[in-house]
Amino acid sequence: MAWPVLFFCSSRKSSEELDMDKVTAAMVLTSLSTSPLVHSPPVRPNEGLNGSWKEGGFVCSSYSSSGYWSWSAPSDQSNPSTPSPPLSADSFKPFRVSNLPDDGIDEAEASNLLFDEPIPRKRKNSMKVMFKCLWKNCGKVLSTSAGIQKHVRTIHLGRNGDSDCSDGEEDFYYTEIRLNTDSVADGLSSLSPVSPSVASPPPIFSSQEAGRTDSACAKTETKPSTPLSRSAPTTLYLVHTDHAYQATAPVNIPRSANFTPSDNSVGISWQSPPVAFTGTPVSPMHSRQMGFGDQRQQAHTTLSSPPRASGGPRKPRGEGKKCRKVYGMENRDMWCTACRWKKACQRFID
DNA sequence: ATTGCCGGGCG
DNA sequence: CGCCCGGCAAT
Repeated sequence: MAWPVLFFCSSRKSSEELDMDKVTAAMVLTSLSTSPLVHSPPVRPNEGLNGSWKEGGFVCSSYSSSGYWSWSAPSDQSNPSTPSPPLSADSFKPFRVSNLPDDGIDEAEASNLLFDEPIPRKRKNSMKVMFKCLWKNCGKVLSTSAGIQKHVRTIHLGRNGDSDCSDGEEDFYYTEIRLNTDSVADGLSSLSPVSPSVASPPPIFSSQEAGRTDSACAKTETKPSTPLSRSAPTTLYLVHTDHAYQATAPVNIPRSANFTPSDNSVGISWQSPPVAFTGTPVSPMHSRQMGFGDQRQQAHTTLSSPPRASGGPRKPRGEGKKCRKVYGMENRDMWCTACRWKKACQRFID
């Protein structure tokens, strides 16, 4: 049960980068999760931890031992995940697909081909109306309301894909966006999935009504929307907000105000403390902030049976920068003596 | 693989 | 003691 929480929180990190590659990302995402059952995480948890920020456009590549960081742009724009071709969808029977004129249909619609939506011919005018899925971390954009409805229904609400009928619930989870000309990216970036109003559930009752009048099928059963599906996004949003809150603050920012790229970890700081979730009574950072004496005691109280018969609990491994890190091997003579002697650093004490 | 540093050795 | 390093543990 903790999983959804973790999963969503961690995946949130990608929301920024998504801006850039959103279209492709969304595509991949959707194609990955075509199976209604598996809502596989779009982003692996922890990815941000070791991650180089490929998607973002820059890779923080190397920290030379001489002490500076170099940044390099990823030469390959290729998406990490292979743009999986037109879906391996087996659960959907491609009926009615045939009569689609395939020409100017852009990528975002490729997946749409799978669904039977008769895509209204795109007008080459300046205005283009797209429909964007508001589901957290999805951001899929389709060109038809029906398409987006279907998307929401199948992917997010877990409804069965082949029923054309919508009970209207999908409407809450997508919105309509207008684009000037063909700059899809523009429209997307202006509408970031993590809207400033984070705390609020998906913006309901927005402009979508225009789009969904059609529904060839009368809403037979005005299903009292399943409590689950109805509540799902809301909870997610809440959770996410919560988490962001508690995470932003206490993360390990070394007392030294030194800027270091690693400490900064670009706003993804929340994922660092596994502590908050493991239920470990003492977080590492707390222990680091105590004097050593206290620390020892703490460790004692924490572990009822310290497995160490010999010696003390090895010091929690100071996490600040140490002479070695700072000056580098080649400047060894600038290290503090302790460091030179491979003892606990005295200059950068934790 | 790298890094922090304990334990211990040598002069 | 000052100095150094083997080797372990954490990362």
